[in-house]
Amino acid sequence: MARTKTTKQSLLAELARHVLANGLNTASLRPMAAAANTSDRMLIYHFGSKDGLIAALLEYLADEMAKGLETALPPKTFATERELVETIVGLLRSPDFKPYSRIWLDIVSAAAQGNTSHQAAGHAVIQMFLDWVAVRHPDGMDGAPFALTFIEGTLIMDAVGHGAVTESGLRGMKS
Amino acid sequence: MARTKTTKQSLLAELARHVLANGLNTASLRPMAAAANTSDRMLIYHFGSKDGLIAALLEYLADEMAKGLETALPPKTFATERELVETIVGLLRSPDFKPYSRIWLDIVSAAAQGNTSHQAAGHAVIQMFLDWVAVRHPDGMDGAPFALTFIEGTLIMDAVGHGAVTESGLRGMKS
DNA sequence: CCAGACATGTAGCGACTGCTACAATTAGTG
DNA sequence: CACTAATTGTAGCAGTCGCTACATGTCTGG
Repeated sequence: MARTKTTKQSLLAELARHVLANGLNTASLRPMAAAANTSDRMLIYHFGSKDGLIAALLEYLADEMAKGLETALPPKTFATERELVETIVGLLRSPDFKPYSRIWLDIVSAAAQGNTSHQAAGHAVIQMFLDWVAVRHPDGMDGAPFALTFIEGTLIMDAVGHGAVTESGLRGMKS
Repeated sequence: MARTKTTKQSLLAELARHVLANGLNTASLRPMAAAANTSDRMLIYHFGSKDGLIAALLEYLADEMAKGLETALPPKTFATERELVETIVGLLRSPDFKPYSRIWLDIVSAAAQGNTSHQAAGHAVIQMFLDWVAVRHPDGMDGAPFALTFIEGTLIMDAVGHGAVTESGLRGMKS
């Protein structure tokens, strides 16, 4: 019963679906394997170890989110910073991207605890996001760090049920 | 060999030390018990369940951090928002508060995954922090939501090794 | 056509998880 | 002093964790 040609790529797609729905930090091999119609045995076979799997998954997820962002908001310069930030915050709250926001916080929390592969993945994501914001920001790369830092803050506010603080904060932004 | 009068409060102090050093989401009963010179058996006895323990611990940690913030930065109105934010960011990066920042991200990540007791605790922390910022902000409660959202964003940046983005973002703030 | 690489299933190991049953010891109360 | 309630130790249960040994299947290159 061999040679079903289950590639790592096709596995990663289903694994990604699973962690986007169920979280990354609490994910374990057997449930992931079930979600991808395999066994823990095969996940280890393909990725070497759970750490290897997670690393591959982080890369895959970062790619997917980058592609999603690019198509969801085509690169055009916004008139004001406030308008841009409002748009991005709305986008990250949409059903398509909220799962990414949730596991992004998983990555950040693991990174803060010293997990180096999560640190590396998180670093790369912010770098990508920074460039993505810059080409849409009226002040380009001069304005992107400020805007992105604020946007990341809104993710935390939303997570603990303080979305209203985000709105109020936006009102205080220069426009 | 009973009646050593180990109160919940004295236990919480040592448990807090342990999670501040080792993380909250990955904490399990036996290591915590060892750190507090007891047994998992006794932790369950005192707190009913692990969930009960975590809930008590969240409350304790929030209290400790609130007290720490109050004494570290006495309430005086800052001249500019930028100066205030710079001071707070520096404070949260100091050795005293960095452990709190780390487990704060643990709380946020668990809250984002739907854990209701972490959501409640996180909500309360932001509420407290918001008031704390307001009495130091030149614009009071009008400026606090914006400032705090940005500050939370810097925690994420720092966690993934993008502290420089924070600095750059601060430079873009009105002062 | 067949040797070997690739792929997969079955079974299980040792460590750890939260939690509990049971017994023992102690302290306060009448 | 006896009795009851609070506190603690010992031992272990059932479940999950990441991972591995071993056997067996299937496809492919010489």
